[in-house]
Amino acid sequence: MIIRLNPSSGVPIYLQIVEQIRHSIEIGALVEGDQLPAIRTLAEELVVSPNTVVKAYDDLEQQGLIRLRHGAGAYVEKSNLAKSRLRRFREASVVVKETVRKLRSMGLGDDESRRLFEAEWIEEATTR
Amino acid sequence: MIIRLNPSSGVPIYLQIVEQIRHSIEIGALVEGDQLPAIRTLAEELVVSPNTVVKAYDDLEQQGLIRLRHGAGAYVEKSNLAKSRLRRFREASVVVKETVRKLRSMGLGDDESRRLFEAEWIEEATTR
DNA sequence: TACTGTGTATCATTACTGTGATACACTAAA
DNA sequence: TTTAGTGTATCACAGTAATGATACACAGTA
Repeated sequence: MIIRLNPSSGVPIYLQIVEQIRHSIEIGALVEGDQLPAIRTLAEELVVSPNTVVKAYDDLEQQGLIRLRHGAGAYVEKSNLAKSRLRRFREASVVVKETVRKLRSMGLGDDESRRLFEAEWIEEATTR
Repeated sequence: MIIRLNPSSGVPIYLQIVEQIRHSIEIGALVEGDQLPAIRTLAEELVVSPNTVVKAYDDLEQQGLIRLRHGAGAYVEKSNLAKSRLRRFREASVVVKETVRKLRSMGLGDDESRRLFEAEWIEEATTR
């Protein structure tokens, strides 16, 4: 389980954890039955308070993505995503990977790229 | 000045304002001398407290992007970005636009796409 | 049974975000 | 000079995020 926090993004830590685990499930890197890192373990890895990880896990359970078993650990629940959808996610991942590479070769930093995307989503949203 | 807030992103409102204005300057949509909306006006438009806009404007001034003139308004400062860089931003914008369109045609939502990008940036960061 | 690893619960504390209200100070134009 | 539009400065308040510490409860295994 590789999670990386971006302290400068302004996004709360617990949300970053939620989104990255959610993403791992969406692309099929985590499947039903997989055990997540123990709360204290992950907290230590990320150099973060255990309470913060608890909040993230609670959130994920609320979304029905994982299941917390008292004393036994946290486990990934059965995904309600169709296989075709998983496949599409992986295809999309390739597209994204290529775009990021291209942007970087153009000399753009991650923050600048991020703003470009955010702006584009806003554009589309207002146009639709 | 079109600013759109995303309440579900977890990013503080004042930061969203900062980033979107910064982006407008980066792509040349706002240039030196342009007047920004008045604090109260923008606050009203976004249905947000004036204090929040003040915080955003202060932040932008701190970054040297705008200049607050007491009683007279807020104005865009001279950009320290080379023209070639501005051009690259616009080229990049096209790339991004196309990618977003493609992702949407694949049936991905904005949140899902956002997670894909975030994940990709993290990948690259750990690989580099 | 005892031990270890795990989730659960609570508390106090600090910092940040955002609101709402109020008053003051400066600028530019009528 | 007056007025309307603007930035500046404070307060008090509520909600959330995050920390650090402590204790308890359950599960699985030796």
